[in-house]
Amino acid sequence: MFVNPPWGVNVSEADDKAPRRRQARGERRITQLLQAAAQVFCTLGYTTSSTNAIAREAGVSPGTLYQFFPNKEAIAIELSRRLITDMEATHGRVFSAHNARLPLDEMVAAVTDPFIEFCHGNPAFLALIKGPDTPGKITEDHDVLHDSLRSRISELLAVRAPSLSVTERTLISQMALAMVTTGLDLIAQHEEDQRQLYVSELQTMLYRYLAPYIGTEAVPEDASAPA
Amino acid sequence: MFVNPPWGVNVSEADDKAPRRRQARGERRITQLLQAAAQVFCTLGYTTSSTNAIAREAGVSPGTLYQFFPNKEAIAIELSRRLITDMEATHGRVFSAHNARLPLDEMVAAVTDPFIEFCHGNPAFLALIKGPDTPGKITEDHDVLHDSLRSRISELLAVRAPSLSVTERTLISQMALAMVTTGLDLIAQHEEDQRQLYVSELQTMLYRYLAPYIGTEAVPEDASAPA
Amino acid sequence: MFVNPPWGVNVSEADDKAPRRRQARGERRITQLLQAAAQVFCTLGYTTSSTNAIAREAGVSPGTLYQFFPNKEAIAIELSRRLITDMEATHGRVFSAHNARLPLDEMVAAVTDPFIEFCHGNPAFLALIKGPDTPGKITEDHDVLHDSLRSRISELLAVRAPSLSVTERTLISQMALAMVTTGLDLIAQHEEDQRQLYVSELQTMLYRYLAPYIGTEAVPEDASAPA
Amino acid sequence: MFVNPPWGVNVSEADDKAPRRRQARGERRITQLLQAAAQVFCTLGYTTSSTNAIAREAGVSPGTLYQFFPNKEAIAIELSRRLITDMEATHGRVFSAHNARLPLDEMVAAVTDPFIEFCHGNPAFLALIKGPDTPGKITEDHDVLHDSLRSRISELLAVRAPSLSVTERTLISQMALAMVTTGLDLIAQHEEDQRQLYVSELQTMLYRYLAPYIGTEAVPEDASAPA
DNA sequence: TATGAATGAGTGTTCATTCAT
DNA sequence: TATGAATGAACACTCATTCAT
Repeated sequence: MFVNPPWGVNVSEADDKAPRRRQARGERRITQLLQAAAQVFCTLGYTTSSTNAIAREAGVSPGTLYQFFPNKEAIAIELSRRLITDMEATHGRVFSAHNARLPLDEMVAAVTDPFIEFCHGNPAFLALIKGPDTPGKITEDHDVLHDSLRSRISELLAVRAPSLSVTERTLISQMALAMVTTGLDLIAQHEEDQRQLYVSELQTMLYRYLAPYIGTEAVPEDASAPA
Repeated sequence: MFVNPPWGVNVSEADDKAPRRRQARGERRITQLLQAAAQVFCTLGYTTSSTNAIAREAGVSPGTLYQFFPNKEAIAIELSRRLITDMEATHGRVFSAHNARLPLDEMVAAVTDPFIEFCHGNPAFLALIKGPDTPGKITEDHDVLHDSLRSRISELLAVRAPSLSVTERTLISQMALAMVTTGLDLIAQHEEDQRQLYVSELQTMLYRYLAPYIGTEAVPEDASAPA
Repeated sequence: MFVNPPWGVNVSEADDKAPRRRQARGERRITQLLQAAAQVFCTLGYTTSSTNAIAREAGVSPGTLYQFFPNKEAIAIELSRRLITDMEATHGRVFSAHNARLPLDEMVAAVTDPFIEFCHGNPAFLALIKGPDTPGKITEDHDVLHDSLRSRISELLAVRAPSLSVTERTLISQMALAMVTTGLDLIAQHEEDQRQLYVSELQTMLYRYLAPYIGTEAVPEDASAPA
Repeated sequence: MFVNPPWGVNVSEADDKAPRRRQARGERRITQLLQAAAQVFCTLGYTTSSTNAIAREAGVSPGTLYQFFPNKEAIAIELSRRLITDMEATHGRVFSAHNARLPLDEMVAAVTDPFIEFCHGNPAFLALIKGPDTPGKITEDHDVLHDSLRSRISELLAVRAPSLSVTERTLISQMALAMVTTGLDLIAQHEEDQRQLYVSELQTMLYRYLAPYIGTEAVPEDASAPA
């Protein structure tokens, strides 16, 4: 899962316990740091968060942080990866072929509901999707999260509407993801009582936008095998 | 021209010139500083921009900047105000009742086209609409811009579909503005050749979202006074 | 009264009105600036006060301030001078020979009471006697005020106890003035209800300190003309 | 030695040395910074002293200073604490019950002599007792020093004159401390040859002020246990 | 592995003072 | 006279990062 884990990847089962314990400790530290980072990111925003603040939040010295991550961005990247993993683990395969074949309104709900719920429980997710406010400088961490989600949406479209070209799917999925991201922000900005209103509106928006592209009806499994 | 000059009461016409020229210099400095700020904001993003960087860009000492603006936010606010004014001046009353009555596709184009064009020419506009990435801390400058645009959209809706309640209009205009904002971001992120694709897609999205709310047909002036 | 009044000193009666009016205007400006300075000094303390703040308080531009005073210290000096003048004008010749001949307790009261009262009405006075907290750098303004008061006290002692040498009088008056200054500070720091307590204590202190030096009895005018 | 190290639980004795050495370095830096602060405070006065100047004097970057002290006041507070400790360590229990029972002239000397001597060796002490010249804004650091000394004087009075009420002791000790403070200032302002003159005069003043309150005779240990 | 001290350029902001108008 | 724009060094304080231990 790690890009360049500094303490070796191919540790065989035969190795003695010490390294494994060391590795386990490292793993714990990383988790601890990422949790702290999530907390700080969603409180302060990405740009405003400082590595020192993250270390402090984690109850760890700055030096320790830099033993696991080369810089702030690396933290964001790894956090993004884990958040995606968590989301899928928590909510099953949200972007499943099964969901792709539901009637459009159900499909939209099936995808957005767990997504929104997850964001509610992991506010750092939103901070990361939005990324830094620095234009142009689209950072890698933002890309990881963004591309991962966009390609999943694109696959969903592919399942449901195989006739769409890759180019079309890219465009549509990009727009759809942008809508969702923006919608999440709007939802998060409002109080609990207003929130459901924005959730519905976001789903309405998605429905209307997608309907002409991918139809509103459920799609049978053997849709490609006509009579 | 002075607001309330506490000193000097009997200012003759002759004495008037010097102050006016002095004030003119200040006015020029303000413009210059705002241009520099626009440049810096759209290069670095709002959060990352520093007052010193703005002063440097303007070729002026930090102290000079603070003679005209009490802090960074004040710069953003004034810049926002001027950008809105400029946009309307440049493109006529974009959010006009006339536009509100056009067929929906034309209305969407009539509003978004100049808007997009303006953003292209004033990239700082986008940086300001997006605001800082600090969550919660919605700053006044962002609000000025955001509210100003949102209420204009709301009025557009009111003209076209008087039956909508204020609450509905608020919700719809909020969503629509969010979509436009996001769309602009997407457009800006792509190269010239891809850009038109995203422009069209943004307009499609708006059209589909709004159609069920405000109809696709042109609305005659005397719509409310039927036979 | 001014050290170097920039607009000429020897304006004869024969001169036409314009200069005199100009002079009067300058006088008004100076008064206005000094009032502002007093306000700012006693709110912020001498060190913390800024010339810009004084100009702002006076409703005048910084440039104007510098037309009348070359720097912050000059303001303090002139303010000191005027405050001494005001005090004496308000309370008659406090340090009078008559007072010097009263019984000691009455003399102490006769001198300190108006002094305390004056400080109460002109809190800047205290700020100026205390001077900046910069050690060593005893500034001229502080000296003006300090020396003026100290020499008056010394004269008082001379009248009452002609046998004291100049050296003795200098030492004693220095100590006495220091006590008074400190006492005033203490008085000012306490609320109205506690204040009288400290006033009495200050007077007690002075009485006990001075009694062995200058006696407690009233001194007749012809004290030097023995039987 | 660590207060609550959240990281690392099983720190063996062997692991202990490194941190202790590290901490020792920090301790040394703190001392160094406080020495620099003392130097700067007594040269420039509290208000005028800047954290950057202190860091510079200590030959250290500003960042380093802020790793040990959150702001200027914290430096002053810690310096005050250490100066009090030093004084007592150097001169034994100056404010001891033993001293309180000496004949008044000896008591005054026993207390003021080491005090004056200490101030001579640590001129920052004076700068800190005087505090900033900003009125009202009595800062904590000043209070620490002031209260510490005043309560010690008050205890001295309590031992010598148990019949005095707390209120009386508060008033008297406040006045006495003020006198001493002012006296120290006066002493410091004069050259070596004049200095003894002012020392004597300060002691005289204290003697005369206190005599009626606490008597001039020595007070036997068993004063409260009559025959 | 983990520490925490160290850095130094950077932040937003203020100030006494000057000067063209 | 009076203005207010202009300065630039200074301020208190922060930050991502490095490094000896």
